[in-house]
Amino acid sequence: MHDLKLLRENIAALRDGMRRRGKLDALGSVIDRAEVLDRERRAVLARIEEKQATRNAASQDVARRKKAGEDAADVIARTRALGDEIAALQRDYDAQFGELEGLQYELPNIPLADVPEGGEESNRVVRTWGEPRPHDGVRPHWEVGEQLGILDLPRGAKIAGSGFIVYRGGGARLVRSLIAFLLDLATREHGYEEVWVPTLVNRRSMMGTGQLPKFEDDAYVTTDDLFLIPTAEVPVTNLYRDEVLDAGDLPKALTAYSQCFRREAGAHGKDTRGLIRVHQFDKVELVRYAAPEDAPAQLELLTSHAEDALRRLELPYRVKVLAAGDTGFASAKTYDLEVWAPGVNAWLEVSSCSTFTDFQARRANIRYRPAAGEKPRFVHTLNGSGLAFPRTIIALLEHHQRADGTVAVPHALRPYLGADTLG
RNA sequence: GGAGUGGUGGCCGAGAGGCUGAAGGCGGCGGUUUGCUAAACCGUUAUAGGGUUGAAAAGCCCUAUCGAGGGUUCGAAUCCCUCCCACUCCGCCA
Repeated sequence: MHDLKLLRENIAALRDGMRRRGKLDALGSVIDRAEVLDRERRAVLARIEEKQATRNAASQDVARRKKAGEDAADVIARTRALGDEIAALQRDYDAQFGELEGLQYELPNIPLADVPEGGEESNRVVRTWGEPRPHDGVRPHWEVGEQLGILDLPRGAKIAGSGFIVYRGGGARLVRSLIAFLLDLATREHGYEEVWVPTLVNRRSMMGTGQLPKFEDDAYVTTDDLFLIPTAEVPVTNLYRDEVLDAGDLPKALTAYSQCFRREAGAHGKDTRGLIRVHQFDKVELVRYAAPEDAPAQLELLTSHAEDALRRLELPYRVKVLAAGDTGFASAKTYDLEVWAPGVNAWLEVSSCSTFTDFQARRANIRYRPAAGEKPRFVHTLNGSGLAFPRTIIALLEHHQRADGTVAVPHALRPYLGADTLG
């Protein structure tokens, strides 16, 4: 959500941000309408407040007269009429403000200046690590997974549906090992505080991080109007909703393991085989809160933490900076980490590291006080996966695959798994 | 699920239709005193929005906010309704 002042003071920056996303055609009219609504609404507000001031003065007059034993019937009659006028104006105001608020939720964040313009085709690889293994002879993960008895996709489909995984034996243990390994890495070596959060959150939390109102169809909802989280970003970022942090609390670094749920409505048929795209998956999430001036450096740091996880798993990857048009709705800048999966012959996104500037913080009302006595400012929020499991497991099963179909376990994971080979 | 009690500023806590944006205390900030520290004393200290003066820093005026939303009233922290949250007891259940 943007500051309404942007409409008055720097509408050009807003417009330019939408242009760089390639969305000006679609959203230019939204900006124009919002600007008009904001202006009109302030005019109505001025009239309301003026009448309220008059009413307040009159009410005090009533009090004074009654105390003095005088009659106040005429003032009361006048003030009653005033109350009706205020109520009518208030209805106008509410309608205008409601529409304006709806428009605000339509507008995505403004990309940072160093984000390339254009769509997906303008994404840029900024660095690569490791040697991508050739596709030749490497079998896809669903084949080795089934052969080794660690993946049972048919039974997952039977008990829940397509896109729900059953891991078993060494596969189940691999998931548990990854949870422990990634949380240990984040807490012991990268300085994150580990948190354990609810998997169901309320509507307000989903609004806070930007999943709602625009993307309600992507989420699973319960009959109690609770949402299955699509990522631990939602509960963890909302942890400090409506709070004011001390400057000394920043930067704040939190990590959480959670299961994640996504309906992936409309995504069927495209790159969905095996574990590539599923409805329920595991993820260790990294979340940071930063002072605005520190946020760009914090994004680099956060990204390096996710990269470190891949390096220790000995998985080749590349880092892409997303072009404006491919950057997520609430993000101002995103690095995608893509791991190489030779069996399916593709780079797979395993982590998306983003800075949201104050876009989420404004929605969720998360502030900090720069110094004692100063006014609170919105923090900048950041997050990234460290890492998302199914695709990490794909890469592990494919990149570390041996000719006999067994899989070598990366050194860092061996103590957790208690084995150096799967199969 | 049933019965009850409660939710007030950064924190604690008074207030029970008008003089209450809110006593008092703690904490914070500024100052006085003090060889330093402590203590004492004085002052100050909520958030958001709108308007206005100003180059700006900031000032001034107004409005709203006492868990959230509605209602009653000329006027609501205070009365009524709904919801949320916390606590106590009962019931149920891993």
